[in-house]
Amino acid sequence: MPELPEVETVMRGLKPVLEGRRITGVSLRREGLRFPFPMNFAERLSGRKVTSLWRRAKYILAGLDSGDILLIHLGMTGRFTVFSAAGARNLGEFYFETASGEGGNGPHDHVMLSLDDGTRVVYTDPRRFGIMDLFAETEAADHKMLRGIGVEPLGNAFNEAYLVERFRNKAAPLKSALLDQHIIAGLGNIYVCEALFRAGLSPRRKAGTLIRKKGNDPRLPDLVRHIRDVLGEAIAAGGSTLQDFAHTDGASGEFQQRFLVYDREGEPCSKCGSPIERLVQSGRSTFYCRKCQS
DNA sequence: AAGTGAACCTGAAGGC
DNA sequence: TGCCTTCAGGTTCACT
Repeated sequence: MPELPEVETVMRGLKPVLEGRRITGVSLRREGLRFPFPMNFAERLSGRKVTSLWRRAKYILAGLDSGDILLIHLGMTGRFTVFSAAGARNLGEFYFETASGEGGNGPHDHVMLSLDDGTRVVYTDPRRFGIMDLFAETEAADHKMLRGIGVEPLGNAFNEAYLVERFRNKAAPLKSALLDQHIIAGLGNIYVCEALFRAGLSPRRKAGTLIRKKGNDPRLPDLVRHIRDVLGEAIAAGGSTLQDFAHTDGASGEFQQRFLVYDREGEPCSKCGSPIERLVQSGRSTFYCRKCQS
């Protein structure tokens, strides 16, 4: 589920819950998720204060007063639920109000954190593709999952010049190149499809064909802009959902209703009316308009 | 070296 | 109702 906008939304929701709070208890319901939990995971978290929370790519990172960093990836189905005196609320794949009390008792509730204000934060992940790791701050730059990761698409380092550098001579299709976290960090299947549609670029086009000696493809700056726009709009939609916690579900709150191509196979293209098509690239579904994207 | 496909899991949805 | 197949927002690993 979670691409950059969803992870950002979850991180923003957790931030006021966790920052400045001390972890008073840790309960692990299994040995690990996609990977085993690190050595002495619960012990190293217990008693620590969370000093800051931020996002990098699709990772949520929590700085602790021990000098360690807690790294979290939501995989496909990871989500957090916060149980406080005010009631439960979910942050992540689904946003809904829950009536039940304590939480942490579901079959897929794998990690529970108790905080010094009585709040309980529960991590739920049916498919267990999520990741949690803990390592010293000084090792962050060399961490296997953070090293070599690409630019943040909403940051200044992501621009036309950067794509020129990374796409030159690249034989992979645009779809695959944009999904590559070592090039751009945080894009996923939905937003790549949406950005390519907005930019009028075929997902099958080889990335390197946008780069030419005499003038690059004029759609290259469009692609940069559309990637930024679609992510920004999705964050804005997720954020608005986060505020009232009353919505049902969604890729990022209500943004899914604004997909122009994703999961719309057979429906008429919003620009030209011809049917949206689906194809498989590197094992992932791609949705696009054959007529509008080239 | 770069690019593709299988593998990791569970659950939801659709066909029969 | 139930069984079976297919597919899912991600990443890593093993091959060509």
